Amino acid sequence: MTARNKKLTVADVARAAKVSKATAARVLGGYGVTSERTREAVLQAAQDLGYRPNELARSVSTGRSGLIGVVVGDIENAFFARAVRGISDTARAAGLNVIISNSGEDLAQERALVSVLLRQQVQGLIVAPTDDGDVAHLAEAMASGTPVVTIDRWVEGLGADGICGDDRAATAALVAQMQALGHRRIAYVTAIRTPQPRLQSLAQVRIAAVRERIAGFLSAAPAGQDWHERVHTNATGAAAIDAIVARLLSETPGVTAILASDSLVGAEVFRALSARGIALPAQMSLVAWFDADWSRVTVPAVTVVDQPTHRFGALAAERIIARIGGETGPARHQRIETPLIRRGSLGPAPGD
Amino acid sequence: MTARNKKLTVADVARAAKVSKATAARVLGGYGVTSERTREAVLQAAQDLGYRPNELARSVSTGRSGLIGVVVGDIENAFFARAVRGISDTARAAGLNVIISNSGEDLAQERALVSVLLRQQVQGLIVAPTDDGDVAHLAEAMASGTPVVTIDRWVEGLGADGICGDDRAATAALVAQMQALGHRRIAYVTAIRTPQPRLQSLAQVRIAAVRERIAGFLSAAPAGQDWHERVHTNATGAAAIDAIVARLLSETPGVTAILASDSLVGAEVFRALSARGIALPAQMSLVAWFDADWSRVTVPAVTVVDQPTHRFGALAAERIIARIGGETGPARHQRIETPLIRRGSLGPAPGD
DNA sequence: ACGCCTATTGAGACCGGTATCACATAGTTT
DNA sequence: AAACTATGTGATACCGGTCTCAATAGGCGT
Repeated sequence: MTARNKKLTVADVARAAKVSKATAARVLGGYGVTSERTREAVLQAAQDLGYRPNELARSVSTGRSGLIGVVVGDIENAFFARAVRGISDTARAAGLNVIISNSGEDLAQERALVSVLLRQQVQGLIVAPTDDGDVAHLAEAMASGTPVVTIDRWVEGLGADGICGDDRAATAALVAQMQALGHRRIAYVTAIRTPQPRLQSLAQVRIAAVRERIAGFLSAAPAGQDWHERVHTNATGAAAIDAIVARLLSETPGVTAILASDSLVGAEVFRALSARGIALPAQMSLVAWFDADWSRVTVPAVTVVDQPTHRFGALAAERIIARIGGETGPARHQRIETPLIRRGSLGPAPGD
Repeated sequence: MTARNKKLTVADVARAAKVSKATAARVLGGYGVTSERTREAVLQAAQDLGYRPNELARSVSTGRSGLIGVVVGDIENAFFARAVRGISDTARAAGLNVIISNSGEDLAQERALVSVLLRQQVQGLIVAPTDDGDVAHLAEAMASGTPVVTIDRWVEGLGADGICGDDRAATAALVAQMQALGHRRIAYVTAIRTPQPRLQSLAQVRIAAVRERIAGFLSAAPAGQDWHERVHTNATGAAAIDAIVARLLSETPGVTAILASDSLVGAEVFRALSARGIALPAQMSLVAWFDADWSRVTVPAVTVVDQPTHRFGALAAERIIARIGGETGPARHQRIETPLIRRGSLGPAPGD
């Protein structure tokens, strides 16, 4: 019980219990066999001294750190926060600790973080890769024996398991549903950065999930139409999004519905629309990705594509645990359904 | 460059560079002196083999893990997510890694997590203690030489630095301001769990920050009045909050303003009010703690007590870094201003 | 009482690094 | 030329655990 200022070791406990270091270690480490008598003596001594095992030393000795590394775009974003929660709930239950880091959706940063985590001897990595065209660092991790699971974003050919939404199909279905409601001009707004304010080519989108969504969006275009110019990029921050909304509203014929590629964009679009007095859904429909807190509070509430990211996280953790446990076999691509949660912001197109 | 499947050690690099293990370690560890020639040879060999230092082994050898542990109520809560972001931004910049864990505001869980983190040899702990009356585990950590910083919640007598809001004063000032707007009956709604639906005694509130806020609230009561019964507890989940709002609305004379003790409560209160068609601020004023995303999106936008938790986090990390660096001296209690962000939801009391 | 088997224990190598110390080599000093 | 001093390097103990292996002790059959 007594808290000592010096770090206690098995040797100290052994001395106090009058047994050898090996025996004390067996009791304290929970391996090997000991008699009940010595077991109790050692535990008592450990208790009295306030012994606390050094997990690091144990790790270096066993080669198992009990750590998994997580790299997400931004924990502050509820999307990732919920996923991280899912990961750590599941990991913790399996006795694994989690080191979390933010890439800020920056490739160089992501590379650096992966490197740091590998040096920390993480036994597995869960990553939301910011650029699925450049995953050499992840491939290297896998090659050196550290399993990788991608979350939210599937990377073809990497060989890592992936837990993702069914982005392309869900988006295509969503757009079809909107078309059935009479929407002919739908805009897609995303934070993806491009030189121009509109998307030139799908290849500009390096985040797999967003590219899949946009691909689904583009695929819903009627024969002969090209919807690339309906994809508005660089939607980062209130000012930029305000400008995009202003631009959309001034188009002729007008846009009747907006898809917001994530919940941050969605919130700002909603704000810009209500600031301009646009009535939802009478004048404009809005659908956003991710069921963030704010989308249920607004009037009207906002229709969202529900991404159950806590589940994403839990499943990603399960995958990494399985791989750490030695599971082999081809990379598994788990697509999680992202159902539409229909709320007031989606209605028939005006005049339809 | 070549990724090997076996773990490489300094000994492997040494062999390849044809120097002793000691010399290779000097170069790779960046300590001691070596000639430029051997230095380059070693680095070249390390590069060729794809050597990656084992940070764990280094830690056990140096006694410095480069890890700090964080225990918060719930990372999924934007309040903590932002704080965690502040912590990791600052820690990372100082070369420290961060292990994050969720207590779920459960004391037993918090104790268990602190124990796990100490075993992981974290060099410091940043904790939002869930019960400031029972911090023996934190005291023990400090006694054994691991500095502790509390975040959001100050614990008197623990001896740990604390980064907190100026909860009591800010609340008292806020209530005074509301009284000046004519509000005579103000309700306080909190998720704190108590046997009764109203607060019996301040001592029931074990989370320091909330207790301070409620203390500020109670202190604003006019002489002779006791506001304990105006503090509604157990506001966890939509149903409970709906019931509380229903109860508030049926009181005579009616409540004219509500204080929501955190942003989750605030969002649900807002929802319950708009579901009942209560006009803000004409019929009811609302103020919530924390400037969450949703509070800027609603109509009217919600007045909030702005808790700059990213700064809380950054400052907490700075404190822990200073303590790790050997700073001594008495515990510092840093009170961060939590200014009111005045938005549409706060107006004069009806009929005032 | 003797031999065999098994339960328990201790000695010591090892994990992958750091850090101390002694020694060798080369360059200065007198 | 002998003595002296940097400078660079290797040998080796050590960090706090795990784990293998051999030695000891007690129990049981005959």
